[in-house]
Amino acid sequence: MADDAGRATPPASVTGRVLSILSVFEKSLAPRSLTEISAETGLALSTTHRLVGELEEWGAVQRDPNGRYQIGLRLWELGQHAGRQVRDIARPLLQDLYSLTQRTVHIAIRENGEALYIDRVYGTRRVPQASRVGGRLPLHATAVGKVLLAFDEPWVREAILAQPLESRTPHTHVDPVALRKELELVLERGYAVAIEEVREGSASIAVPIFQRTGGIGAALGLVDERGEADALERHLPAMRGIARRIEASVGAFPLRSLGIRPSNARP
Amino acid sequence: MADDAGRATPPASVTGRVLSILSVFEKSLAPRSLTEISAETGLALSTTHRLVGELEEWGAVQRDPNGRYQIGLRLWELGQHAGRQVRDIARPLLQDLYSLTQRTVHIAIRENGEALYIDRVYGTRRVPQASRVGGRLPLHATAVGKVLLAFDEPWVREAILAQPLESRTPHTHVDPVALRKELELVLERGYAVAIEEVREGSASIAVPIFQRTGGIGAALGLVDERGEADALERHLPAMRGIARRIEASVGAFPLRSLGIRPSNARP
DNA sequence: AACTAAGCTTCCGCTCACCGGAAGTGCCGA
DNA sequence: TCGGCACTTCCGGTGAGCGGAAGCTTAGTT
Repeated sequence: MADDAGRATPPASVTGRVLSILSVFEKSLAPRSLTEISAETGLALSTTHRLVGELEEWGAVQRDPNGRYQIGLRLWELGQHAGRQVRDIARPLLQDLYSLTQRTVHIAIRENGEALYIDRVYGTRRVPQASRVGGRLPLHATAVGKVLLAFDEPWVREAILAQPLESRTPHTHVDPVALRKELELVLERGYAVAIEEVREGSASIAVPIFQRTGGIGAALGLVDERGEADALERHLPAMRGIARRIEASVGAFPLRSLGIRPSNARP
Repeated sequence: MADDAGRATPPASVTGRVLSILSVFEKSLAPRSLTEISAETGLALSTTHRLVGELEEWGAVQRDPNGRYQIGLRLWELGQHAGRQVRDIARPLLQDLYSLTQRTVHIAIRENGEALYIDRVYGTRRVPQASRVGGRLPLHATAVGKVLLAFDEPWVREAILAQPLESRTPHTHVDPVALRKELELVLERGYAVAIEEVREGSASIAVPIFQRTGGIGAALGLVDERGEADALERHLPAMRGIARRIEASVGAFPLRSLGIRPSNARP
């Protein structure tokens, strides 16, 4: 199911082996030694050495002063291309929402049963943070996740609710029946709230961003401290205004496939 | 010298071929058809088909509704790991600078003779923009670039000045002698200015960010319209304050190798 | 509706790039 | 000085990968 359980089964194809090396760095951002990479992928040391060497030469990975490997800058640059259109459009609007509210704001999409955070604007004010750009969190434990679930098609919602729901804090809602009811309320009210459900001390609220083609595309969220949880709703008008503007700017192309250009747009 | 000139010379190793496919998307963010990828890499169509297929299955590339390929979300996620520490530290401080000045701010490092923009904060105010996150611009034509050159070691500066200097607008400074003099002034004053040198209508100013280990690590820049060029200097105190705070937060580890952790920090 | 063409997908046998065991190198700490 | 660990280099056997060619699918044309 997972790519590799962290041991054994080195992929048969060279491409697969190369990708399995990159996958090592998905698990944690800690730099790895050659031996560690070799162990985690199950590849022979000499093979690892050669492949990693090629990756380094290209710039996909780079070495720190101790000779350990980490994802390289070139890969970061390349990755910026993915979903660039959407982020370029959304960013200044997130910025406006931040300026208005002085609260951390973020935008997330659903990706395979998890909420994927595609951008985030925040200042130096210390608020317990759970999300990070490029990171994932459970759909059922975040405000953005609940919005993404509530407004998606029923079979998606049911598929998620059918799985065991991970409990991140004592406050995480893990009962499928109660959660289904909560999602109905989200659908009715047009927003979701999560209070300390992924991280102690942190509360958040989210509203949907719809696609022109219909259906939900993303969710716009705002984070505050637990103490401010009761006052989260006062930000709703601003959030909805920004969500509408993002919808208008994003226009026709699908958020869910993130910035991939639509049909060969006739010039 | 260059990776491939866009034709011929398919790399001998499979790894190289895979990377040359990814390189295709560095040239422009436009989605490509299989045939285009095949042509640009010089790989046989059937080979391209197989390799791209594996890349797609893993999530390194993805297809849009027309079947064209583009960099995939998984690579974007992975790329977020590179330099994450530095961006996580700098971001809220850039945000503060933006809040203070209401001007686009960005941070760049030198990477092989170009300025690489590693982060950027901006609102909806329409200012002609040249830089983008993950993008590169010539060192000699930007304020951040001039700072990066002026404060780097002399041999670096001379190496850049020895090359032919590209003219991006009629205002770009391309005379090496005059530029050397300008850089001396930058070193003396502690900041650099560029007015419409990469993009008409846009002016910018930048200050250095030093590393604890000594030497310049990055440059902090601020963008405004040409009309405001004379008033750029008034932002200097705020910029210098933020630069100092970034230096303090970044601490000991090298900016130039971007967020790679220092020695196996003894716990 | 029949025809054309361009782009994509699948197939398969030959061959050369890749694999990995083993030997070599360099660095540390004892 | 020595042993141990991590990395690097070497090299011959072999199976993964290559690419020509044949089929398939879609869109455009008469």
